[in-house]
Amino acid sequence: MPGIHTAIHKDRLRHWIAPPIKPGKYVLYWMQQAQRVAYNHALAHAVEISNTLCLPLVVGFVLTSDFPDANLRHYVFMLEGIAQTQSQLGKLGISFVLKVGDMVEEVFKLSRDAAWVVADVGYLRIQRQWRAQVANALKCPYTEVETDVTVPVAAAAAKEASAARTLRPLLMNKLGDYLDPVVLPEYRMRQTIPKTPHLDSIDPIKLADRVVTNKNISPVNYYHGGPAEARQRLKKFISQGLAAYHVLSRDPTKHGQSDLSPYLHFGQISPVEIVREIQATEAPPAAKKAFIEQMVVRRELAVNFVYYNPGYDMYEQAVPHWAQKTLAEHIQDPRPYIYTWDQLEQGNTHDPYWNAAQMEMVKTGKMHNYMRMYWGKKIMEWTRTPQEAHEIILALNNRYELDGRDPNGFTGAAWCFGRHDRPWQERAIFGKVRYMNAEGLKRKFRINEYVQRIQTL
DNA sequence: ATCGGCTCGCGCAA
DNA sequence: TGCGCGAAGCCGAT
Repeated sequence: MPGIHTAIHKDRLRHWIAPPIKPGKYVLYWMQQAQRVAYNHALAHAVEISNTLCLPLVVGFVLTSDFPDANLRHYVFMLEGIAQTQSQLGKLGISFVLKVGDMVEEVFKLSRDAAWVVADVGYLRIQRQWRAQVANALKCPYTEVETDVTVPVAAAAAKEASAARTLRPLLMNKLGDYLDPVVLPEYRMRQTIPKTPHLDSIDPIKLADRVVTNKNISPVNYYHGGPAEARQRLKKFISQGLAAYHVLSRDPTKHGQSDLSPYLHFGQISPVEIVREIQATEAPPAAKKAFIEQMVVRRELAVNFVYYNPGYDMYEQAVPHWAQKTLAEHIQDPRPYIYTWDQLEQGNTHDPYWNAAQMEMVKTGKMHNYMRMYWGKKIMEWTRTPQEAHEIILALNNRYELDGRDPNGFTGAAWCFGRHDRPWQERAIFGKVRYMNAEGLKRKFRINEYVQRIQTL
């Protein structure tokens, strides 16, 4: 960008509206996806612009009451993080403004006297619509900064990847180019702010209770939101879990995962920071490789999917053609078990492993990754049509998982129906789509220990 | 316990 | 145009 010296990789920047710079009173960073201070390329770029223009920086965050499928559980987790981020920004002398209302309208109001607006990047439909509407309404320069992936999605691949194997080499070859540390520049305008708007510190529970429409799903005790919690979990994972990650992470009876996905979902920790921390350890190469496979390859395959497939949440577009065909051919197959939404939601099926997985999600806000595959495959087997199963999987996932409504969730649901996978031996109901059964759980794990652990929650 | 086959489409080499 | 190869699993043969 002419005139703005930046340390941010150009592939992370998208300039919607170029200068000439409009006269204005401040630079606005519209914080939406990357709800953190540390390793936030968008915030760092906003500080660079603010320093260059000699204008103060304002960070604006808009709380909408009706984010699709979000409920009290998600809002409380998110606001626990926002409270920390607000306090961290305050210590840096950066103004933070929280607004409640319609996203586009409030961002537009916040940007009225802005000389420049910076935003982070989100990949879901609603996030892209918000940004497009804001960009159309603005009269000042508008720059988006891609900070919640390691490799920017368009730089990784120019089209939808058919499977992990096509994206993996692209990501791994480029990963090193995008792992520079993100150093927040010294904010030069802090003393020139006439008076820092003194916002009361946020009480996540009270604020969520006041704002949120959908209160029927209660917050969880097992995960609390915030960049500080995220960093603690990362440190603990590195010291206790990483060395055996490649051995234990797939076993639902073990505690072998990093449990960082809720924090990544709300942008409370940066994937770049995580990868740097992991690479800096002395853990066995196989452990690091297995973690990078999840953290970078699988996660950014999901970003690639929702970015390039506009129907990522719709059966007809999310599920590959060969799979739709084979599933349709088996639509009349007898189904030994058919469950209703209520039976599934309550974890009330004949299958104790499935019920345990459902209860893990309901109670803790996070189901073990391996069980997510099994859980989805079984819903497909136990409902009348794959379309209905796909809807139920997404609805339950989005309602109960703290990392619901994430690219990973939409991709995981589509994977159950063959996306990013290949055909297998044809069988009833599933056709050529990959099958999973309880025998596999028993063969691989002491799965009863998982059931017992969930029962004690 | 371990191994190959299952089955289709992608992507590279000719 | 042809062909090698994947891939977060299952199943049957050894």
